[in-house]
This record gives sequence, structure tokens and C-alpha cells, in this order.
Amino acid sequence: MNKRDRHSLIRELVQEQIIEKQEDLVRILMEKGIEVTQATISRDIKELQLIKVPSKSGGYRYNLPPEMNYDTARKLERLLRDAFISIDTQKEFVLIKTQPGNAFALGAIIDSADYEEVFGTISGDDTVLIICKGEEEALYMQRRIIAFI
Amino acid sequence: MNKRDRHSLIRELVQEQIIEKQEDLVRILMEKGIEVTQATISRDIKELQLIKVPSKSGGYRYNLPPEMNYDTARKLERLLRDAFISIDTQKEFVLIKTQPGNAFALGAIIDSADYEEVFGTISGDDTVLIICKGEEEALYMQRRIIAFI
DNA sequence: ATTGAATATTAATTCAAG
DNA sequence: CTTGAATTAATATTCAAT
Repeated sequence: MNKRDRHSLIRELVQEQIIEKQEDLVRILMEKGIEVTQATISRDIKELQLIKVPSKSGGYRYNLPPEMNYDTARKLERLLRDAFISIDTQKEFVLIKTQPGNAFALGAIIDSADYEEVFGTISGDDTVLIICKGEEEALYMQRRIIAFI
Repeated sequence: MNKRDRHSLIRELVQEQIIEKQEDLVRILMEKGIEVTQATISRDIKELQLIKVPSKSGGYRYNLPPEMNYDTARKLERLLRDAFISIDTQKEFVLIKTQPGNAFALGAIIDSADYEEVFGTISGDDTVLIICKGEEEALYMQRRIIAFI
């Protein structure tokens, strides 16, 4: 099993079960016949940006990173509904056209949302260029943004 | 300085500065003339449910607990807009009246949101009773819920 | 109930090595 | 580039003491 697969397995596991510590993952993976050490899990957790959350019940639990928060999402939604004109992708780029004067704000929100898939954004007056990490990511971002409209 | 004050100071600090480890808090508090040990900070972090977030830039950072996520918030919003009839508080209780058949779903969402202020909920067919941890908390919950409508 | 000192446990990193 | 073994560092807990 390669790192990529292990990562997605870990993502699943932390959602399904209560993982209190890294050794729990080591053990569960071992039971599945995947041998890794705590060192690797520590690196995986860092790369996946999993967070360790103190739970109400007194223990700890690893979890997926928090989604975009409600306020940010609402802002994005409002802005897109108000000012969106068009969206298109080309290779690893997503180009969003907005009503004049709105692109900068849009770019700022997208930046702050800190999407894993995004390398960076450049905003003008009525255009935001999102530079993604690849073509696939650009298509994904396009879908995500369309979902807000 | 008592625990309550220290807690709110810590909340502020993690928002203002990048706290990479518990010792950072020990040091910062010390500079402010507040002497605490790492043991206490560890307990504080557990009680405040602060999370340790691996940052994009490679380090770690303590942060406030994640807000309710977008999907949950949207569900709550939709349900309240559809089915909300009234809300009232009495002591530590918040009573929400909904269109028949909707209270259970509403209770479930409020439960899943895991509000710090909430002790538990009881849902019937058209009524949700939220039992809060106190009177103040009930008023706060009322305000939060009204904000969604 | 809250805390610190000491300790135990857990997590991150270093340092080869594949 | 990815990993494990060993190590260091960080964090949680225990055990008084207040």
C-alpha cells in the first residue's frame, strides 16, 4: 500500500471510529495487514492536517480538518449570487468573471478558505484567476464554486 | 488570576498569535506576570477544547475549536425557515415550537451541533425542549437560534 | 476545585537506509 | 521521496498539597 492509499484510508478511519491516539491507527492498520510505525502516522497526520480534538467525554479524538466555517461560506455565497458572471477552466486555471469591483473580495475569500487544491489567486477588478495545483484540481474547484451559486 | 480569566486570556492569545506549543503559552503568560506550568496549560487546552492544527507552512498551531460546519448550519437554517413557529426561554430551558413532524429533526441537528451551552434536548413531534446548562446559556442559545431564522 | 512537580505517555523529528 | 528505529520533544496524567 502506498502513501496516497494509506492517507485516504486514514481519512475514512478517523471519521468512522474514535481514534484517540496515533498508536490506534498503527494498530488498526496492522490488523488490516498494513504495517506502519508511529513515525509514519505522525507524518501522515501532519500532511492530512488532522486535528486532535479534546472531546466532551474527556478523551481525545483525531478528526478531519474543519471545513470552511459558516460565516465564510455565507459570505462566499452572497458574493457569488450578487456578482457572479461566469466561470471557466483552462488547464490548471479557473477564471471567474464578476461584476466590476467584486473580484478582489472574491479572491480574498477564496484565499482565506485555504483550499488544499489552490496554489494561489490573482484578482483584478472583475476577474479572479485561481491557480490550482493541477488540471483535476481546477475542475474540482470549478464544481465547488458552482455549487455555491 | 483565576482559571476563568486565564481561560479567556488563552482564547484571545491563540487567536492573536501563533501558539505552536503549550510552552509558548506558559512563556507568554509568564511575561504577563501569570505563573502557570505546562501541566495547567495542558488541562486548560483540554477544557477549552483547543485543537492542535498542522499548518500549511509546516508547523503546528493551537486554535479554537471548529465552528459548526457549513452543511449542518445550512440544514438548521433550512429547517428553521420551513418549520419554525416560536421560541421561548424559561430558566435554563429553551422551548421551540415547529410545524408538526419537524421537531425531531431539529433536535437532532441541535444535538449534532454539540453546543457547549446545551445539556441535552428532548424532541416531540412539534416541540423541542433544549435543556441548557444555565439561564444565561438558555438566553444565549435563544439568540443563536433566532439568528438562523 | 485548582495547581505544580514529577512522571508517564504520546507525538514529532532525526538520522540512516531503501 | 518514503519509511522505521531510535531519540527528542511535547503533552497528559498522577500524586500530593493547598
